[in-house]
Amino acid sequence: MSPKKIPDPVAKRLALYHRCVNTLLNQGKDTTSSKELGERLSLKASQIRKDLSYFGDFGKRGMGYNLKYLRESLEHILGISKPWNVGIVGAGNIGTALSNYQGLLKDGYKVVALFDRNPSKIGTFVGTQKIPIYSLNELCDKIKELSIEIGVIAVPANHAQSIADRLVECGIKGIVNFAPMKLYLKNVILEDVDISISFKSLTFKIWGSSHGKT
Amino acid sequence: MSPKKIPDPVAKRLALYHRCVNTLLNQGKDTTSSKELGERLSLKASQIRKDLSYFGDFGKRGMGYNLKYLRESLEHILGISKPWNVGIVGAGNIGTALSNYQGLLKDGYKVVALFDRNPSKIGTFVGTQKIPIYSLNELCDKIKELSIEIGVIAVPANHAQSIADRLVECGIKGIVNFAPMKLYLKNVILEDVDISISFKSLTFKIWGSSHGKT
DNA sequence: TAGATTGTTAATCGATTAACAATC
DNA sequence: TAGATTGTTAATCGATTAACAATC
Repeated sequence: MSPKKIPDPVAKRLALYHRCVNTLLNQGKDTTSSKELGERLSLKASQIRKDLSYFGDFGKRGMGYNLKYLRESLEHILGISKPWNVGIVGAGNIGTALSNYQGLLKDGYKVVALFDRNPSKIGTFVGTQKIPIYSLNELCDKIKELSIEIGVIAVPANHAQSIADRLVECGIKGIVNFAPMKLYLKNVILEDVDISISFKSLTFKIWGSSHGKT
Repeated sequence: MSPKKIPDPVAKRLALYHRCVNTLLNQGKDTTSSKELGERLSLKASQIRKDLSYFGDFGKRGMGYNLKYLRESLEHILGISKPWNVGIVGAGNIGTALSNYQGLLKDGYKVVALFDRNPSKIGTFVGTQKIPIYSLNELCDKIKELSIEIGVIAVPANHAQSIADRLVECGIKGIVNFAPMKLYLKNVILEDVDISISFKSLTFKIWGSSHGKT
């Protein structure tokens, strides 16, 4: 559907720009430049201009970018000019931590349901928002009833694929996968948050910086 | 120190190979090939061979790779042939969830301490491992005493930079940052786990697939 | 031997960066 | 106007992939 294919690194950077623009606005500023954004994010100014130019002309030559307009534009591009309802599968450590995470709510991601297979958890509520925990049997019903568009997988690795399949069957639009497991899926957008990969990548670099081959 | 600079994507993929090799071993297999690994990970076989060739010759022509030897080799490369002690700063939702996370322990990352500034939490213990929560004042002392080499930042964004600075002062070797905040650091390896960026990247793609410019 | 699969080089591809005319 | 900074093109850079000789 998209006219040009946007490279994945661009998508990630757009989210960084959005955060940075918010910070600058909170500091009371009105405008910024690709130079300033680049310095704050350790990126080249030309990269920021190029990334933005995929989507339109948001700046004024000689003047830079109006921050409020840039924020609004980025929110349209990132799809967060509307709120998104989120359902989390797995009410364990990670699932419950996420359902209390303020960072998501701030950007308009609203966790409206958790799902778990443990009968002792079903029917209880999590966190200050009192988010209900439902049975996995209710997955499709609640996804439809509560207009859940994003599913979060926070179950053990060995259950992740079957849960993902069920989410897709229920018509979910996107999945954020926290399970340390590669998922094979069609007709859905997938984003992995892989904590154990991040730790291994970290120790790889620590190791390499002190144990270089001779 | 390293003889060749290893591209960052290679580091991430090495961790994926390690996980995949473990899965194959658990299935009772003895050998694999770059073809099989590629199919399982949706990567080209030649990329896997190229990645591994940065570090040595682990296979046999015509035969493929011995899984046990490949796992051992990958663990040496990734630095997880030894255990790592981890300290988590911030005993909130994310910090406590991480300290209970089995996925890390399995790879030899052992959370030995949490740090928090909330006096009512200090002196208490978290999870089945009974991990102690210390005062932030004890940060450097405990890092040395407990041989903590990896610090995890699980505090609000506005405190992340100062905590990171203190971790570096205490001589930490690597930092995994969960705060939604760009950190400016020297003399330390940094890895970001940015949950809110992942969500925004997801909705960007959902949005783009249904709202392509006309 | 014939078939399979590696390690490695060379070709391709895509992303980043520099440069600059346009223009506020 | 002169200075600043954009949007965009062209050049550069680096990563991925294909191809293939080596060899089990």
